[in-house]
Amino acid sequence: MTQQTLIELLDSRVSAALAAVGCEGAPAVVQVSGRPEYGDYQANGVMGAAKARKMNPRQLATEVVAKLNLEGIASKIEIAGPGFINITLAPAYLAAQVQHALADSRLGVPQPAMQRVVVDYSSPNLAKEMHVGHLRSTIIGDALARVLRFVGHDVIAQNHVGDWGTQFGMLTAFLIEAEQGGDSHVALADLEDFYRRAKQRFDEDEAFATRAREYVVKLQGGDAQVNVLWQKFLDVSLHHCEAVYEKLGVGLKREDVRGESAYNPDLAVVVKNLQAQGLAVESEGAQVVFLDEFKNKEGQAQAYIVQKQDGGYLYSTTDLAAVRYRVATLKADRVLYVVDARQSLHFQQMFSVSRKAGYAPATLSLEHVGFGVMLGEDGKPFKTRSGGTVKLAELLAEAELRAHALVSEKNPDMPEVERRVIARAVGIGAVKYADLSKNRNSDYVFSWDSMLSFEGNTAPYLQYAYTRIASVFRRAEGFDATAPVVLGEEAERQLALALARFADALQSVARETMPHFLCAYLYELAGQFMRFYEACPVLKSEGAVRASRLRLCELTARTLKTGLGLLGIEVLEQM
RNA sequence: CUGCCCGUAGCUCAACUGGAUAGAGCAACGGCCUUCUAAGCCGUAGGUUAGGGGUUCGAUUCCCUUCGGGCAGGCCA
Repeated sequence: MTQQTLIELLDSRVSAALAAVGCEGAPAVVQVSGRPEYGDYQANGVMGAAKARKMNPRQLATEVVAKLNLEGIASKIEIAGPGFINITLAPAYLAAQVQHALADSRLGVPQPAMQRVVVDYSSPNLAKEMHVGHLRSTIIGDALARVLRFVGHDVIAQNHVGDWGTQFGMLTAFLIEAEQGGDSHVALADLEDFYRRAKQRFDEDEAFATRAREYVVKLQGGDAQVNVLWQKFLDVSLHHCEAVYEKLGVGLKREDVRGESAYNPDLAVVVKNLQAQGLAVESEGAQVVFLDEFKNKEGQAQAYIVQKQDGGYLYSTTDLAAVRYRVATLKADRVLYVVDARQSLHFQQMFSVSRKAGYAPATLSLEHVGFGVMLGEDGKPFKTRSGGTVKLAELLAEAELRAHALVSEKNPDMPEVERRVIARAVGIGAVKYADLSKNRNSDYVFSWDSMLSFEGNTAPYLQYAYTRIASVFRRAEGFDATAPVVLGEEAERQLALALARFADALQSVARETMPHFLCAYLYELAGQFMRFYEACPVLKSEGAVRASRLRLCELTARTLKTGLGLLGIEVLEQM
């Protein structure tokens, strides 16, 4: 039935009307109205079209409206101000949309042309334990992957873990000592501590440092014994990551891991290829690609180093090899790099080289999905009281602890088992939602109090809205699950309208890679539901009205559950 | 020096290819529970969108400039 989202539908109709009055190609500019008196949607394109053709905008708007076919869709079309077209949707149309969504497992979300999208996210350094610096990439990337997948794209998650580099020589050298001492299992239990002790040995013991350097060479040379140790270390580290993913409700699996080391065989090939194309040249002993579009301090073309003086490769080379893999093997149409905004320049340069070298065809979209840093409530980078990095596992444990205290306060009589389940969903949900609900471009202030205040635009508010509906259905007993939806009250119409906007919210998230659009949508939906809930008794109403309201409740619940699920946040039947 | 990001209510944040009177939450104040979970709803108050120019029917949004904050810029990632 619906192959377009609401905005797409209105846009195409207004565009057709514009074309019918001689304004082919003029953008309709349909968007949600800013205020209730301007209807549900407004088309702003007439003013621009009139200007371009030196016409009177009001006059043109009148002509467009005369040709505008919204039969069965709109109940009111008005011209206002200098040439706005305000559209109010018909209750019967919205009711039909609700019924259509209810009948569809995908809630009526239309499928766009499918793309294969590679989402590169989380990508922790396996030498150390995951810390708060990995949180944003992990949950933003996971949310984007889920949304893109739901919308209908073929998503390939890539966990570009740091599993290569000189530090692994030190770690494997230390591991062999631990194995000889028979306490490797214990030593590896705390990766952070393991790293610290290895580093200490490295700094204090010259013989160990020398051995560590030899191990790097052995590792790179494919030495079997060192390789086994290295693999063992990676396995332990990945298990730790997986425990964090499990706790976070992040869908990354072992098969999504494709670390830096996976590209080793292609690094020399990439450099040779860049040289052959005349892109890479020697400079100060290193192999570099000069990029005119980026200037260095002297105003000269900036050098993008692909091979060091000593012959070693860098992440720049690895990333180029990864582009080749993602194009040639994964057949990607679009690649998203969910990485710290501080690496913005690196990605611009890397994308530029990829294009010039022909690794990235013009049809491939390469996007750096950057994000700001996490700040403490003092506005400074988020650290422990003593100034250390905060382990992700510890942060999540604290979230559950704090949520548990709040749940216990609200529900002292609830069994402990249930309180734990709720604390987990609420605590983890609060941490994730607090992050996802903000524009990822800016730094954000991490505040336990505001994310767990359970008021406003927070995960608990949305989870609570869901439990209210769950409660209604627990008490509903008999009702007609196929009853028609009838929108009598304004609160019902507003709720239906909010429900009908779900597809547009998802499309904008998929297009702009902005998870906070979905959060804003869900908050709006939950707010509309709360208003409906206050204004329109469900169980105490009767007959067709009761049945219709239950259907609205059902779709609201499913939309909240699906939407929160796409953010990686669980819902609860009770809280 | 150059480039990128940011600056919106006391605080945390929105504002969808430039749209109408810049919106929420917290904090403050005032209402609403013998009726489906009050972790809720309704209302009041709070703004020179850092400052100044420009583009136009219209600018938080685009351009220039100043100030302030963050980050990046040849062998870490």
